[in-house]
Amino acid sequence: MMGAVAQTRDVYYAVADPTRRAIIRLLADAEELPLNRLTPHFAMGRTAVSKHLTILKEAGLVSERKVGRETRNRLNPAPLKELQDWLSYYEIFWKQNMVRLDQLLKEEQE
Amino acid sequence: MMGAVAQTRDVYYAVADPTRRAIIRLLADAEELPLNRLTPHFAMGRTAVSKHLTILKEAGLVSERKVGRETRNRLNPAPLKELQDWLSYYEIFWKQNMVRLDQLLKEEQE
DNA sequence: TTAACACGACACCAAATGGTATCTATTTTG
DNA sequence: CAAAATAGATACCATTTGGTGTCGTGTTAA
Repeated sequence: MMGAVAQTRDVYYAVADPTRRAIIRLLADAEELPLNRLTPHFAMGRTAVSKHLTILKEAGLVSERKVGRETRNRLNPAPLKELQDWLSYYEIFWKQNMVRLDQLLKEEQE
Repeated sequence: MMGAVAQTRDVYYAVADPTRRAIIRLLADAEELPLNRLTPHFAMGRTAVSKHLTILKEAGLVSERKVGRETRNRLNPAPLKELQDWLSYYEIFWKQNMVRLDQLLKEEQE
């Protein structure tokens, strides 16, 4: 059984913290990591990292699997799609904006 | 001149709050809005909305322009690109993940 | 079987967050 | 000019956040 949690937490909130983004990145690159292999990457104690992991689990971004005495954590990137969808609404906007910026730069050179 | 601010604030943080996301949406759809036209959309006082606007400005997501006694606010979606870039790293993952999830479901049925 | 390890669960704390009400400055309107 | 509108600034408050240390429980290794 995989330790999936009910998605209690907002994905936007989960991703807002730089430590949590770093955890996401580490898990993306390492496939599966227990807490005690994550902790050394940060300037904080085991408990703090564990709390961040819990928040990521509540957002559905991390699932856990117990192997012996360790709990291996794995990234589940699916909830990030919500972010992607939200962004897609504004994607068109900033492309427009890039054109506008381009024009401004050209005008300045004249 | 446009009231752009130094981008003191994290874009991830700015976007984490639902009220601020709603403001972004309203500005995207209305081009330009003063505080007293934004406020009625929310179940909170003018001061609270004003504070959220300040945070959005600090993140570079909103620029202001004074017209008479009102300050008109405009969306600047450019900083959202940082979010988009961050996400792009995981975009591939969740497409892969759909396949992996499929495999997991098959393994469980055995 | 006992010692060390991994980690969740608490209790605790300072600082940040998200809201309020109030005061002040500026600009418009009657 | 006086009064109303718009909004920034500030003081204040409850709650949340992000960290700490400690304890208890299950798991592996000597």
